[in-house]
Amino acid sequence: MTPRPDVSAERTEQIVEAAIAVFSRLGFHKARMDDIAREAGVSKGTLYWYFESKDAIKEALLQHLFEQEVQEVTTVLAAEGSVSERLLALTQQLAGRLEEQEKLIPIIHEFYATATRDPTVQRTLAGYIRAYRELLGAHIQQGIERGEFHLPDAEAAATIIGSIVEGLALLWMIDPQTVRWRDTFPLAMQLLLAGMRADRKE
Amino acid sequence: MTPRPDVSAERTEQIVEAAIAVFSRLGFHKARMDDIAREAGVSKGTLYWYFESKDAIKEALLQHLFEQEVQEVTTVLAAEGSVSERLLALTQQLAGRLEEQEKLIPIIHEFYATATRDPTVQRTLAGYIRAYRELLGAHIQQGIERGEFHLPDAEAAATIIGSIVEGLALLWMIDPQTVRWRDTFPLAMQLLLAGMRADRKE
DNA sequence: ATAATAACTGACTGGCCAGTCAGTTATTTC
DNA sequence: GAAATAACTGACTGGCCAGTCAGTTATTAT
Repeated sequence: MTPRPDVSAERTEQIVEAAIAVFSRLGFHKARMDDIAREAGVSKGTLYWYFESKDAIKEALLQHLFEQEVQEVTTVLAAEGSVSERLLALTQQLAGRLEEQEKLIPIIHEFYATATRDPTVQRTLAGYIRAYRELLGAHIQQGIERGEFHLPDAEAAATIIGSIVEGLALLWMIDPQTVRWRDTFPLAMQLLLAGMRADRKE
Repeated sequence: MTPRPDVSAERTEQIVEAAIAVFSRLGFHKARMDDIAREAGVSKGTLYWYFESKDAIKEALLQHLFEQEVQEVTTVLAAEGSVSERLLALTQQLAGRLEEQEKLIPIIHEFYATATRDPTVQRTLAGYIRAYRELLGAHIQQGIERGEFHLPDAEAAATIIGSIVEGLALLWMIDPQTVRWRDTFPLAMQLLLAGMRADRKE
């Protein structure tokens, strides 16, 4: 039936990877479809065979970026030990990933900047934030029930951890010269965990 | 000499304010010079009388955004009381401002997303980060010397506080529905301060 | 071989908009 | 009121580029 072997999965992947390289180099606006085509080693027409539009490529890219994210975090948090230990392990894992994903961070922040104006992007990103918070929140809740933490609200604490991760990545993106997240991130988690153990409010 | 009274200060201000409104509504890319002109109640030609280009308006806007920032923070931190108390007061102040600056946040994040590619923006933003960190760091250092905190690195702690502020604002921008920064932000500062008091490392 | 067609190509087009500039207006000075 | 000119206007243009489409190629089935 098919006059050629089905390469759509590979092509799609190939185009998204090319888009990552080009968007990372030039940003969404300056990146032309021809740039992505050249980077992917195909013609512009081929891009439009697999994707409706430039925006459609961006959407696929957004999915691609967060695809494994929650899964990986779930794995790390499923380990043995106290909740504190698992959260510190998460810190290590995130710190390691930040480095290897250096090129993705500017792209991710272009999506963040877009969220207020693009409902699709907004929904997708909000979905990840919520999934992340629930996941972390469940573990912290366990820590509260075990008497490891003393906190009024597990999900608020989860949001705080997420804020530190995102906030540090942001500051580092803007000023990589002086923001030393490799030291700062573990320190942040240590201080926060100490506070979560010590807190007697409520 | 001047055949008309000098209105350049007012006009410049007026144009920057219009640019804030338009950029906030449409984002940098969709916002046309004609939109800004209409919003400011002048013609497009007038924009180019006062500014070289669209980018020049963006630069002026960036300055405008952070103009009072460091000054206000300095004032709050100059108050009486323990360092913890002053930092909690800062939390209050920032929380209040976040609300009134709701429209500015997406613009600020467009600048953040730009920083990696635009050296001018990068330098400006990095400058503010550094000023902020030094300011906060000096106070935290004072707290360490007074025995109020037990910390290896005052500036790292300052970076952490900055991360929480920026990270929470980011999460809230993306998902205002579920991120309740009004509760979360004070909790974050309480936990962090508790950790800074308790920590015995080094 | 031939038919059928999925996959692919790249020159072209239409819309958009930053920036220009020849012309106009308002105000001051003498 | 005339000269001088800063301030302002808005129709126009040139470059850019997302998206199109008529044509080409590769592969399979018969």
